[in-house]
Amino acid sequence: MKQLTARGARTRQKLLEAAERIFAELGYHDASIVKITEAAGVGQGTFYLYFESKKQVFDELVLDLNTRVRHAMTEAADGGTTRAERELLGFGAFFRFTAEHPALYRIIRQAEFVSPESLQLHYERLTEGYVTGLRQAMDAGEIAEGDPEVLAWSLMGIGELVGMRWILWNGSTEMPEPVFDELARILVRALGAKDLDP
Amino acid sequence: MKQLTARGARTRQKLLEAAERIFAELGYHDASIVKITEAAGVGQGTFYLYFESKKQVFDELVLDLNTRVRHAMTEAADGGTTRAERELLGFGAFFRFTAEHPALYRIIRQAEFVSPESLQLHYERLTEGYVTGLRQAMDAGEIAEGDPEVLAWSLMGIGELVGMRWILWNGSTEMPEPVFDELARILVRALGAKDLDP
DNA sequence: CGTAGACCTGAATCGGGTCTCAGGTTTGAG
DNA sequence: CTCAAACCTGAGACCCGATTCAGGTCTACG
Repeated sequence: MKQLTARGARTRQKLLEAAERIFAELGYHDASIVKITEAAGVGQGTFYLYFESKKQVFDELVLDLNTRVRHAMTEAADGGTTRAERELLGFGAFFRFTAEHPALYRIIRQAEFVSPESLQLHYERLTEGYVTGLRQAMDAGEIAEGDPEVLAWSLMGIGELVGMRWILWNGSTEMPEPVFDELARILVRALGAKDLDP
Repeated sequence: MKQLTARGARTRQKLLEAAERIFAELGYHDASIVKITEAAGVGQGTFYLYFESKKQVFDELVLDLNTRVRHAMTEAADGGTTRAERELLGFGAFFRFTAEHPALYRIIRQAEFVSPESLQLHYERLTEGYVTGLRQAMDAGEIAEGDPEVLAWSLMGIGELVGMRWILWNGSTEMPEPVFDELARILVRALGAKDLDP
């Protein structure tokens, strides 16, 4: 792959977006190159000008979604003052992202077999963000002391299943308020935080 | 499919076990009928005497694993006195089951696309068990009041990701003690329980 | 020991997948 | 306007999968 002109970059982007749509809709295996290129409105052969293989475009998608969801979460979290509030804002952003990009879940689940490295990378990058914030809050005495890594994975687990249950399965665009409120209470307790507000 | 003789039942069982092994190892799509029948030591055609399709044997496996893991969890939980202790014992059983049957995770993850109904059934059956126990404990004032369903899904999420991180990824046969201890603390807090012991 | 019914077999059918390649089209720098 | 580089195309080459079926083997019971 050489230097891309504006046209080339546009075509590549069209393919990437089509791949996200098709993978999310049909899953990795039923998502054929033919279907992806059709959805992108280009010929079959064009795919291989920009990607080495079906797996490579998949890996790139995982990385892309990972970056985007983390960005959305940290950006939202920045608006909070206490750690608990920041975590809750992060959850809110995660749920919104899930609603807008169900591809995140659907692609990640597939990654278990399609690309275990990508799966691992995704989760590890997500925890990294958590761990530093949690450790600081522990040192500051804001939340309960303990191993921040275990706590981080626990929080991710909560987000993952609650998001699956009330966003993905409901096909809903937002988390029902009573569920989110209950989640806030559970979160504050799990963190061992005094309260949401300082 | 008619009445099975002892021979037939044996062959069917061999196929089911081979399918569990192969699905867990290769994933649904790379697990061909040829590979499953080879692993079971029977001819290709034999498969279709006992199962209608590849998907049907997959669904049966999900159901089977679900029954077994829930049985292991409730049995272990029965040994506890407080709700928190019971939940923790349930987690322990879940991790042991995961270590012995990695197929559980690997097959469930695949189910997202292979058989969404089965995926949903699996998670819903797991929560059912949680919810009744949690509601009772809430009424008894043993744990914090709230919507038991949100709490149940949160707990499942914690188990799922912590199990993935420290059992599956480590290829370990048991949860490291420091991690389990930390998990116990998080759990007690999340439940809003007084303590592990009465 | 004969035989009905259960059990087993693997080649063949049919469908569909990834990736390559020889040749055509578009673009933009000079 | 010219033309080399970049871009695009879709028909195969090649491979592999689920499922069926016509015909063979086993076994329990009368």
